[in-house]
Amino acid sequence: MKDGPDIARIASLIGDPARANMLTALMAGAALTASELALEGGVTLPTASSHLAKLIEGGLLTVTAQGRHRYYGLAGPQVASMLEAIMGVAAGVGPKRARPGPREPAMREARVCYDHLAGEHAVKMMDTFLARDILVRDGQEIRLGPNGASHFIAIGIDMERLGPSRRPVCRDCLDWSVRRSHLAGQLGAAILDKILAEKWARREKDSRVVTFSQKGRQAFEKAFLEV
Amino acid sequence: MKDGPDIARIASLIGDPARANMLTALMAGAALTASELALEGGVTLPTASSHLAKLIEGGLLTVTAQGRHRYYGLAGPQVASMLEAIMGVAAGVGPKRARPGPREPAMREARVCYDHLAGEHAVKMMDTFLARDILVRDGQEIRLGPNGASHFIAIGIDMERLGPSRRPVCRDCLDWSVRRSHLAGQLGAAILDKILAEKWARREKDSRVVTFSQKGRQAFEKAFLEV
DNA sequence: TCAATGCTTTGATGGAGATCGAACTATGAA
DNA sequence: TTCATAGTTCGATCTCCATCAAAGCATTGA
Repeated sequence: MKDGPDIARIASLIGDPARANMLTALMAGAALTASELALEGGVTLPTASSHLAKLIEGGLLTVTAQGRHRYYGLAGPQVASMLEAIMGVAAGVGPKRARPGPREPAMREARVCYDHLAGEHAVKMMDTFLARDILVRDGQEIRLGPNGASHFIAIGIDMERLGPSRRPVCRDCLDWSVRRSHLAGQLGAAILDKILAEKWARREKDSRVVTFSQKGRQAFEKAFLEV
Repeated sequence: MKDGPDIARIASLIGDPARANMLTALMAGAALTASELALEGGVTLPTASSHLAKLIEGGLLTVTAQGRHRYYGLAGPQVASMLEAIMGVAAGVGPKRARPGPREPAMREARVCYDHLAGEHAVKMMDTFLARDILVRDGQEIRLGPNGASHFIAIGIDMERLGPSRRPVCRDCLDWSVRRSHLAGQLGAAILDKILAEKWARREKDSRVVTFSQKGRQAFEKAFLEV
């Protein structure tokens, strides 16, 4: 007994429906205010405030105060990865494969995961990068391959801005819908930025779903899948 | 709201201390009886029985009845991976990096994770395999590399027995202590079997810790790290 | 200084669920 | 059959914690 880390502590934090909904909302990547999260969690402000305090105490969330607003966000990519892993199990062993839910198909195809792209498109992209040695695995780490940097520059990713930071440039994240890895980290975030900036796709309002336009999808495939 | 899988449901299952201890105990790989799990969880038999019923209902555990014994085990490698992921976050953001605990250093070095080896040694081994193209990544999947099969046969792993099964031969699992991947799947299990069969290392009683002997460690390094 | 907005704290309430003793069922052994 | 062991079910208790209304701070703007 008492082996390893205190898993019950953090699991019970996620185990409350209101908190789980808040965390799920934050998977969309944007930091949200307490009022917004109260709405997501389906509780009143005082209740939400109490939940948020616990999530911070538990190390799952961080706050940044800006004037009279306080923005809450996931404490880091590690937390996001863990949440996706739990989603994977929940989706797999769920209560008899219940109704897939209206938005689920779209979510499987493309969605925002914290700050990068997830879903089938993202997994295919990751596969391509690895197959072409644009990215290479080094244990759990992922690094730029031999011709990686030049490739991303050619596509129009500003590699200069992925400067020195504690956050790794590349990182993988387990996809709950497809159960395969997709690209996270600074580069993953930059690619999502690019896709949205070029208007190849747009984010659905109040959702993590990402919808590609006809032309946008072609441009995306040309840039990232047909290398 | 109500996006994606029901994460709160399964997180709350893990969130109870008694259940969390049971699950952690099952990470050692062996299926245990209800009485043994009651002991692990620190509760009486009736309480444990109720917990176990919930864990099965939730899809995290499976039972196999044998005479008057009922053996409980993790529902699959997916569940084991998820638990390790949670441990990762719990270890990282834990309450002020509390006392590391007596057994923790040994756990970091080498331990059993469900049915394969985890810890620093396992991570180094995985790195070597990938660096030498004995194993190769293909997205989230891991496959045998060009000279992979022959290499394992030379070492003495019976590749024939890793026959057709729904379970993948190779799989990666995120290590909570080192936060890097190690090898799971049928091959990971076979390698652990080999290590124990050759008596290069032995399992500590009532623990997940794996201790290498002086000579065993050399043999292990020769076989798996100096390829 | 006053009012308005955003959020936290306090206190009271209620409900869910963890717990155990005791009774019950099932398997195996004598 | 009878006893013993393994496990589940039932019922009662009790504790924890999620919840919200109301009051308290803090920041912004007039």
